[in-house]
Amino acid sequence: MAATINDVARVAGVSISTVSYALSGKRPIGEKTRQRIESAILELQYQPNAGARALAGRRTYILAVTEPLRPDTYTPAHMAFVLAAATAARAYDYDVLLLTQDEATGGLHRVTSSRLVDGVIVLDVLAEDERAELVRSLDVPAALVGIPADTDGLVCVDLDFEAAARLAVDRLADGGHRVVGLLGHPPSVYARGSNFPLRFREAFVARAAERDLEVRLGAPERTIAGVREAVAEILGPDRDLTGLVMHCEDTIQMRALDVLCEAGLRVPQDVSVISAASTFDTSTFTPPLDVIPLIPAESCSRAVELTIAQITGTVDPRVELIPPTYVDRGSTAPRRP
Amino acid sequence: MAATINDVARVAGVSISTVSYALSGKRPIGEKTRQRIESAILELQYQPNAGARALAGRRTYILAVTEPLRPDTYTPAHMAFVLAAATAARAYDYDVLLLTQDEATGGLHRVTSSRLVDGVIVLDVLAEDERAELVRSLDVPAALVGIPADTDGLVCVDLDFEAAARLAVDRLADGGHRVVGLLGHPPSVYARGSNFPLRFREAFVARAAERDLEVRLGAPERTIAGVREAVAEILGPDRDLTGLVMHCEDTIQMRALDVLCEAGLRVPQDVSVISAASTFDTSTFTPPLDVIPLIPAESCSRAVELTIAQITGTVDPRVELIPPTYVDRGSTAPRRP
DNA sequence: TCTAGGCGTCGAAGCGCTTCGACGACGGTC
DNA sequence: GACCGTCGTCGAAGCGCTTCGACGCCTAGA
Repeated sequence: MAATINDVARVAGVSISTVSYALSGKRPIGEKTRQRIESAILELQYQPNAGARALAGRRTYILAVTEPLRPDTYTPAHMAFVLAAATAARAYDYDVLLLTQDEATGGLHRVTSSRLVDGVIVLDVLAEDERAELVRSLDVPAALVGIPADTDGLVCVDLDFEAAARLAVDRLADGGHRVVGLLGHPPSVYARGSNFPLRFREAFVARAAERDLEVRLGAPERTIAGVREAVAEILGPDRDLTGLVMHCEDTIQMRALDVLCEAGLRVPQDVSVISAASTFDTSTFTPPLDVIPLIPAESCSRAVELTIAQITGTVDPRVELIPPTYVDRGSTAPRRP
Repeated sequence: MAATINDVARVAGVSISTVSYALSGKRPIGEKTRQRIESAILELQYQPNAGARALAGRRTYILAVTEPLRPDTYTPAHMAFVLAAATAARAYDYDVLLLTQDEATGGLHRVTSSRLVDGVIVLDVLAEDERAELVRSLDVPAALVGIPADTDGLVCVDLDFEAAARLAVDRLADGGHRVVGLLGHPPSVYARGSNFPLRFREAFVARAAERDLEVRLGAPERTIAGVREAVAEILGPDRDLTGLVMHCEDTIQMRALDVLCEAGLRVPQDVSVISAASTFDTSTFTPPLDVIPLIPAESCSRAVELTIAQITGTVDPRVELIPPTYVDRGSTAPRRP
């Protein structure tokens, strides 16, 4: 059997409560006593029993992470968020319970009302997401990574996709480009009401209008054929497009570069290319791409932080947008006259 | 506050233990009593407190899943296993705690000795894997998905990669092919001692020798250039290779098909191609590929099953190999004379 | 008719921890 | 020198659940 706090107390020659206070630091402990307790813990390899701790302390030190990997979600990107959340949680001594697909709502209900978890991190939020509703009605400490249509009463964190889109457009506009394209996600992603692709696209179009640019939008299927078609369309019959922003999965981006290459267009001499809101490493692409990175660790650690803050106190509902940054890798150039 | 078993007992007009037995089914309960209890539960929206249950019942109904997404692991495939494990666990009313990277061993120790989890699923096992050691010494209910070098005392489940390799070789040999290639993983994967790629490759070479075939091995980098180079090398200066087995990630496989295509080689007329031990869908490739699938749900649900069997009783250490199957999609043909 | 023995229920004893109140021993204050 | 506050420690009361033993009751077998 594993050692209990009782064993520790006996070996150290103190009472149970003293051990508990030594562990939690909630009351001062004498130096000698503390040392005896510490060596008893080491000797016995004591680890507090999680169940007992949860029962008595009303804290499980577990966070639920819900990520409903939907039929056409792109796994690597989404998993990056799950991992980032797990890592961030561990930094606060929290563990992470993974809630998937079918369990996204039912499971949320179950784990919160059975007090299995202290809080919830909601990933991959749709504009209309039942989990947002649920979290609101459950009134459980939670943070959403992503922005639902109705953020009332919720704590949300996300990259500022609108600002990212503007940043990309401005970069091209400042370089003198007049015709710019956005190579986006597959059509099904937009159809689903997935949140950030829409936000990005709208802001892109709006800023391009402000800057007086001509805009071409593409939503390619993932296949090489799909990408070829979308890129051809964006380039236009006269190939007058000189600025391309890609806000899509890495496979599509890589294929798009292949397509540009086979069309004899050089980056950045003929076309300036920017990879936007990407979770992957664009420095290994051929050529390496300028990128406005979407860093899972950033939003997830903030989400974890805010959730734990709710557990230990009170946090006002809010939407926190993380400002985008621009990484220059030489894939953009001023438009040639 | 959430309702407790006490409230249920009061509302139903029975004792606490009766409610508990009604819930667990461990003792017979009268029909009328059961109904009163059930409606009390519904009325109060009662959910047993997880902590109390864990403390009293010595079961948390949580399984740890460790997946140390290493620098160069290929996320989608690995996540498929995590998800499969989570889904399988839920089928047995177990939840899943995600242990990642840095926490793979330390975390395992922590969650088992604090009794946070009832058992452990170990994913992505290396030939020499400290987690295998740990599980052995911790003596905790566990199942490994993958086969470490030393399986002594462990419960392991995996696809029979050796048989899969033989199946692929035999298919080509039976079709009259004399020169066959294996397009494998990037070199770093083999270098790391990752388990199944090595097992597959060795069995492939051995079977090819038995069938008197000439073998060419490739371990391409993921880039299009890397794939191009590896494929060219495998094809040989005379392009006399007619059978190709691919045991690698989907991007590499797709790129290899692109490369064959641009080299003017048709599948299956010029080259027969088999995708081996693949977790992804090869039916959407151009052309669709024959595949010996590696089905995460299969091995994971068996692993979960075996772990839970250990929790509730005893299971003899064992290595269970799942026999491979062959799915014909028309990407192989007899060798043309 | 008497007695096993199964059924249905209850009370009580924990499970291992946190936390509140209490209490003696000090040191500082007026 | 009496008083107060702080420090360091202890005992005990739970937290909400499972499970063991006990105890009527009813049926079946002898």
